[in-house]
Amino acid sequence: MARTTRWCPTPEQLMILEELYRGGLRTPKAPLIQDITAHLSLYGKIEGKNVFYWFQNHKARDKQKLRRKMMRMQLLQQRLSFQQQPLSFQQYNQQFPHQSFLPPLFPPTFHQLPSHGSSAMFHQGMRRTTRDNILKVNLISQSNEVAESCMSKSYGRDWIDNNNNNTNNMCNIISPSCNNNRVPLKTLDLFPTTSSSSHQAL
Amino acid sequence: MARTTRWCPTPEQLMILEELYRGGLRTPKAPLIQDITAHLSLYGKIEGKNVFYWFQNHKARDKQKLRRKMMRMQLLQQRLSFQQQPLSFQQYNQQFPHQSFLPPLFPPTFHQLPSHGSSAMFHQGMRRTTRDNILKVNLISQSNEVAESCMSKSYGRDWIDNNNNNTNNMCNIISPSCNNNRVPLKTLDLFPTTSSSSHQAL
DNA sequence: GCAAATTAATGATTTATTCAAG
DNA sequence: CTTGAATAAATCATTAATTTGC
Repeated sequence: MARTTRWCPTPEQLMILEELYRGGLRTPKAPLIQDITAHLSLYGKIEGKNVFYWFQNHKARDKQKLRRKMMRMQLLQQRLSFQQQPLSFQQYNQQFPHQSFLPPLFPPTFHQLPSHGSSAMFHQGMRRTTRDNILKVNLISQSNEVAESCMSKSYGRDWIDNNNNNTNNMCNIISPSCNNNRVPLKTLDLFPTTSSSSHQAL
Repeated sequence: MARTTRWCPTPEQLMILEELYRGGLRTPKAPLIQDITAHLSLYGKIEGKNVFYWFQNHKARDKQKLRRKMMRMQLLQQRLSFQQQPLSFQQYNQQFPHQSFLPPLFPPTFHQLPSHGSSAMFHQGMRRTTRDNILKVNLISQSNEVAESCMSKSYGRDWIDNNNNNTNNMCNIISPSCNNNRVPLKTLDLFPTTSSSSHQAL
């Protein structure tokens, strides 16, 4: 007999959770979870972990849904652009013959790309960074002027063909939270701006 | 039709570029740009300058996004600090007069809500639609099987450990009450106010 | 209509990544 | 470089929704 029944949110609970989510709440901290749980328990059996998991999952799947939407749109765009402009792959391949040190990967279709583990193959030869490197890279980040100057003269054939004398192909590596969630969080005025002096985490 | 059509990255190209970026690549030098361009041209029309500009823009906008995120987090932090206040729920309800379709969202905790005696169990059997969250009307009264399993079920995971006192919010999620319409809501002090005032994730 | 079979949705866990303090 | 905290991503597992043959 199933001793392990998973939480089944009541409609009221679900409504409230979604309302909170719509209001901008994404990853509530323990105290807030506790509060929410206490109040949701008025409408049915619930535990703190249920609330925690709900927000985890809802956020993740929301993002996932958005990503898929983007993909579909991009695919459409791709098809349109291909219709407009016939392919010129050969031209580019001739122009830039492979001297690749990149692994000859780039699977044929992106559908077959492993969603998560694939990154390793792109990262060969790349090092992770320390904070020092972050600062360094920030300091030497290229200005737009340079870009424009490159652009102005034959779109920078110079920096394409020219020297690799400056450095080798060592990539500048920084690892900020390039975790660019593409989710445009619309943060409504969910909670009253309290006059409390304590700026407290969720 | 514009004779000067700008580069429109295909999904594959975009994915690979983002993969490289995620791997730490920020300002590729010319030879590397050449290699990348050669590979990306397998998936669509592309030039070296496109790769160059993509990294330029992506880096800049990523940094910008991070800044905005920080600001939003700070704002939300302030707004959400209400939870330290004991009577914050009333504030919360005041903040949402528009949610009249719901029962009092966070009713005053220490008042007994109309103890709709078995309402919790009553709602357990309700089913909901997936997409639009419309309530179905068929109310299926449910046995108390779920109720029994609630209290008896061990939390199962060691990460819900009443003894531990770390600040991991997952570990500190403890359901205040299970299957009890009257919620005492004793906020345990297991939830240390996070010490870090520097950065707070949302 | 109705269950068995199948599929989709989603709750719950596990694993990996990021950030930064020591 | 190592480690801990936080959390995002991926995965497992169960429930609901839907399909299907009768």
